[in-house]
Amino acid sequence: MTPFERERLRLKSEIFKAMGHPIRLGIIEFLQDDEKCVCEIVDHVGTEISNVSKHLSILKKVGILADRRDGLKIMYSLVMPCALDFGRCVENVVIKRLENQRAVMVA
Amino acid sequence: MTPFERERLRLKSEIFKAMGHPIRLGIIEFLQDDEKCVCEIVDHVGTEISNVSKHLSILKKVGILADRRDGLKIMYSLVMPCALDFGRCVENVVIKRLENQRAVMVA
DNA sequence: AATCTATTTGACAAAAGAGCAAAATACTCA
DNA sequence: TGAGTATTTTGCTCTTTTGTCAAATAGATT
Repeated sequence: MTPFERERLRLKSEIFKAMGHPIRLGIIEFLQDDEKCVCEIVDHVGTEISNVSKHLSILKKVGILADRRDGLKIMYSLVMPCALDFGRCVENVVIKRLENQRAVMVA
Repeated sequence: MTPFERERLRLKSEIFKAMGHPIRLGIIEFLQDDEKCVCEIVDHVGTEISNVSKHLSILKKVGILADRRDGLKIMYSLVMPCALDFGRCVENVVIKRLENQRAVMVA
């Protein structure tokens, strides 16, 4: 494996890693249609502001989100929409599993 | 957010988390066309066998890979091909960044 | 300029993840 | 059955990530 290959994999994996947390994934989905301010995001995911802020900065650093100021608020938006595409792909797998889990619980 | 939602996000993020490591991403790409034994994978990624084995088990646990025995060897294969699809989506972003990096280095 | 609001940053403790080497398994095949 | 091979598991250490609280910042508004 060449150093270029290695670097390519590293960069790519950073993006997946950023998506590899339930709160961050929730944020990405929440932003799928339009931008939201931090306060709205906090309400949606239901955890400490400072925690949300850190998750936002992780997503911003890898280029999944971008932010801009609007008056007193900072608005975040999705700038890597393909994050949603592959989200959907995984979705089917996950839904199937959840159904199985439910089936087991009911049985 | 409902508990079902939470669980859905958790499961989904597990899959991304599993892909969020350069070695594991390298393994997924290496398996894109056909199954390989652990020894071949070790040669390809270039790290300790025991380390590769752990990465393989992580990928297997979330359902990205499956394994089967063939004589003395254990063969691993990709059973979540959409992992490659969203890999490709991220690819463009990453390649662009690498080009920029290179441009900066040359400049 | 002072104040107020929204957000980010820092410091910390706890938990999770990574890599290595040695020991243990799970098989196959003679 | 017994030796041999391929792989997994374990124990360990080191590093990274996470969440929380308090303190700091950025900029808007008065």
